[in-house]
Amino acid sequence: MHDSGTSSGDSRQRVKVLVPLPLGAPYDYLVPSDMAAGVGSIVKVPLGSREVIGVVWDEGDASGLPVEAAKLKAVYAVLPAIPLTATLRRLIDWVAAYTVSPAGSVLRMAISVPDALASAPTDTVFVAGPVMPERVTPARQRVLDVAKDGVPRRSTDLAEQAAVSSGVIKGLADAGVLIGHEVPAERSFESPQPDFGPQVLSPDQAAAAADLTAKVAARAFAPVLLEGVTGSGKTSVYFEAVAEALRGNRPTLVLLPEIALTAQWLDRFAERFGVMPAQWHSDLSQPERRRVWRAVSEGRVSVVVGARSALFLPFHDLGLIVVDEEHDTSFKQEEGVAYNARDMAVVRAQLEKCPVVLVSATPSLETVVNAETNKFEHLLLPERHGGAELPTLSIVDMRAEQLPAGRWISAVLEEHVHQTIESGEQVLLFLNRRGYAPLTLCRACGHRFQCPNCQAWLVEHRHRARLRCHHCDFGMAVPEACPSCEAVGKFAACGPGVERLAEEVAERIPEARVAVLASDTLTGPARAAELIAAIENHEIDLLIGTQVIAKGFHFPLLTLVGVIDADLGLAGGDLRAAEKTYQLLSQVSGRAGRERRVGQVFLQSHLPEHPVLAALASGRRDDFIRRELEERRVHGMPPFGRLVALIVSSRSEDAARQTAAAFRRAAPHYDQLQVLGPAPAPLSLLRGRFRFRLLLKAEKGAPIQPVIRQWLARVRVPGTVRVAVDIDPYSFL
DNA sequence: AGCACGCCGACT
DNA sequence: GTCGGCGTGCTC
Repeated sequence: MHDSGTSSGDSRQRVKVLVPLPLGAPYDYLVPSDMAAGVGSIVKVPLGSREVIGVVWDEGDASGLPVEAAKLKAVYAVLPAIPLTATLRRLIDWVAAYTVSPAGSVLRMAISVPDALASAPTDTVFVAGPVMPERVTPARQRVLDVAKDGVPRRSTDLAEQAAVSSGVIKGLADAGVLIGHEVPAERSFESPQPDFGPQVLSPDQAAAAADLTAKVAARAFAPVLLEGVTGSGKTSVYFEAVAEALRGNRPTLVLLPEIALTAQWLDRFAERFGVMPAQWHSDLSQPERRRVWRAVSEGRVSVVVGARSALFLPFHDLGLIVVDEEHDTSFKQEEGVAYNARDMAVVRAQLEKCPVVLVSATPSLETVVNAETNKFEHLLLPERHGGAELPTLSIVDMRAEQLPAGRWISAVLEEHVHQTIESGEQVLLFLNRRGYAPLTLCRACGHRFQCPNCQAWLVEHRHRARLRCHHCDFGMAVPEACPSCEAVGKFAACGPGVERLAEEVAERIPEARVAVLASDTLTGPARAAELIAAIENHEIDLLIGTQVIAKGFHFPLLTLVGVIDADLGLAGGDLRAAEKTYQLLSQVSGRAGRERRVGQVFLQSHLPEHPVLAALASGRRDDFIRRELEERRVHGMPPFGRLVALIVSSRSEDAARQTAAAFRRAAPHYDQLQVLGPAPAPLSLLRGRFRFRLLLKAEKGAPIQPVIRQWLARVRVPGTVRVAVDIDPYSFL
């Protein structure tokens, strides 16, 4: 070959390869002349002493000094996978630049399925060979009976048909009785049918749907806010846009919060389109992830519904993005690359040149402002579909209730609970606190159980007799005696959690059949589906739940909602406390009385005059939004100003404090921005790390990323200290 | 993120 | 005397 020599005139092509590691820029590699490694190709390259997967990013050396030729290594192989599109690569670059994160870290989120790239997946199928087993047990005999027809079967199918465990199959295979063959495995995804189950739309819905379908057909970037109260039929409206994308043969991405709990959403999808969509979320098994990822990359999936990480799936020619419950804070990732999938979905739509629909009954203030300034088109569904009325809402002033210790259900709420159950309807009691009690203390000496790794109390979970930290995975058995004074039987539970509320319900409302729904009792989609079915079949009268039940569920018999502590989210110095509480309570209230029954909501509060509660009670959401926006405007807070949080953390409190102080000294000085802090972060000890926080506040248009990058470069950070940048921080915890 | 290189405690 | 702890730094 003409360039096979090792002279300095090596003509092998040089390419940039981005590897999924926290490296800011792609590395240069040589491409052997007999290898075709086009831009976007997924390649295997040497890195240090190991071998990693990377993506060919760009051909030229755009910037900086070229790496000396002697350092270059050669690409090992191009993997048999579809190259990443230019659009996805630009999205990754964009997110990296915006979040001030290494591009490689963002790439990692996009190709978090190494197996999908390494090789085409195969199944092992088994047939009976000529050898007979030495011992023929009844189980083995059943397997041989099934296998004697010579049809190759997968291990799981064989085990199921022979009614044996997979261990029996493995034993027979190991003994050489069953012979395995590798065959390509690609269970394909069924295609949703755009005209499978058309729905009757109200005139308002039809108008909004027509607007959206026109945008999908136009194949251009178009950001839309679809707003409507719970029950107004937003899902049916955007399903029409999905149908249009299907007709145009372009895939749709639907982002939902808390995907594991959307059984009802999936059912609605199946009713409308005939089949289930592909799903993407953190609970997927590795093989399932691989299957979805490959199918998306090969264009064999037309609708994916997923949690925020689905944003980085390798779609080609995306036709539509929907972000349902766009205000939901679970779209914001805090760990690692801190990004908001809702905002990045708009960026992706812009790059893909497709519409993006943000859907909510209580849009975030950011989105409200974007709609008002015509950055987003605003589609409003004014009423509940099918003539259902909004629930009536009353505030119970708990200051006047004088409840005895250990009780949280007011007399008026209890009275309505009895009546509702009596009349064959269902009740939801909402309390956004998992476990039995948020604080346990010793009445003898005052000892409080605290997490050793976090600045937080341990929460008692009585059904498992454990104390657990809700911020890290620490847990301990509830001890017999107080660890401090050794008194026995002196523990006192302070405050209510859902488990404790269930106790009160059992005592006060003994006629109710009760289910507790919290993220730790809904262990997996199967358990969730089971509970939902029980509720739908009216095997349950009273639900006790945390915020996991606030969203998306629809139970026709549910007519009464009681919010046990409406003030819970309002304490603390969180910028968005009022907004988040309003959204949560209004979502929860929306669970009451859909279809023909009028719902009733009781909000128990010690702060009934608080603007959030006043707005909820009066139903004047606009007043609340005006007031909240004005507040934010005056203080230059989002969405009118920008915030960046710098979290400096270390196992050594001193090291963290000193580094934070160094950042303060090196803080940028510009007119349009100010630096606040450092202060101990609200969780000053989290997972064994001491945390200090600095906040940078800037004017809306300020180019903060270069400022942050320069700031980071000015401070020498010891290896034991980590600095995390959070652009547009959401949680202040 | 790995993995290698480099300085201080309990063992064949 | 060594094996090995993980702190620090580099990977085209």
